Amino acid sequence: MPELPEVETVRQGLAGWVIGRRLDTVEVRHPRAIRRHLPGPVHFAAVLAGRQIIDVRRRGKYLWLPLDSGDAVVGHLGMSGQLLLQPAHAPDETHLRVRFRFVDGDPQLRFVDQRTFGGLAVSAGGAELPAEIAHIARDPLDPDFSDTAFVAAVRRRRTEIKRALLDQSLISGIGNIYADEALWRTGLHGTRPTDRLPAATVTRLLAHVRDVLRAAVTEGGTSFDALYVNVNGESGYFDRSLNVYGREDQPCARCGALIRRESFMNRSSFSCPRCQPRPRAVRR
DNA sequence: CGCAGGCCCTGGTAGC
DNA sequence: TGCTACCAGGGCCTGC
Repeated sequence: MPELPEVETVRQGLAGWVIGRRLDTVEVRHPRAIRRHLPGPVHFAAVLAGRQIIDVRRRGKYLWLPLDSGDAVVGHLGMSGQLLLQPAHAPDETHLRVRFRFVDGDPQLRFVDQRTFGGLAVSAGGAELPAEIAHIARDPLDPDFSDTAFVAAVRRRRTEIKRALLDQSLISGIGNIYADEALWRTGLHGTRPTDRLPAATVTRLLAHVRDVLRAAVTEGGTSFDALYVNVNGESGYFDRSLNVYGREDQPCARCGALIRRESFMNRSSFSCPRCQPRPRAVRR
């Protein structure tokens, strides 16, 4: 599942292949893939034809391609989205949703998405920062991310710490996998109330979030072919470096207790029962 | 306004 | 074998 490290890997992979190139025709193969582009597929293709891509940028799990027109193509990979660079003669993928051709020929850029949770849109005037993602917080790898503001904001919330980590308006880029990994590293159960966490604990958690994201970016960057910008969450480093996610009933790397799986927010959470004790019920 | 929960979507797999 | 049920889960939307 693409979270910040996977999206950053895609960003880096795309940068070397699309920056400076001029779009020719754009083909929308499935309207749901551009459902956030309210003017529709015909407008989407028309406003992009002939434009030059000048950068590839990212905030959290969002990517955008600033154009010479001042607009930008903004995209989210959802759960199964991929941006692939392919020669024109490569057969269409089963779930090909959008195709970008370039005036200089190969490779073309393809948006492929099995489950169509992801999507693309053109953001008018969005080259610097698309208005569509202005509500998304800076991510912890952003040099302008404010640690002190984050720690204060978390402690003002009245919710559970895992919910806060997944709230993209508070901190972006973290999904279910890296939330579980960072909580394990910190020794916190995901249901710990945010307003009862000491500032020093939130600070430690943030440091672990950064560490696990950075490590994953490093490993992700080496496991992908330059021409095939893969965001398949099952591949690459995932299996090797995760300590809790997907490891139900396997021993904790730190203490040997068997990793447990709990249902949380209608999805699975993995944690160590010894390193990450559940909070005692407290009267609030 | 802050927070919780439902919904969208489809391929793979477990179970009968 | 073939069918059904369930699971993966980020972000948007609604309701309290």
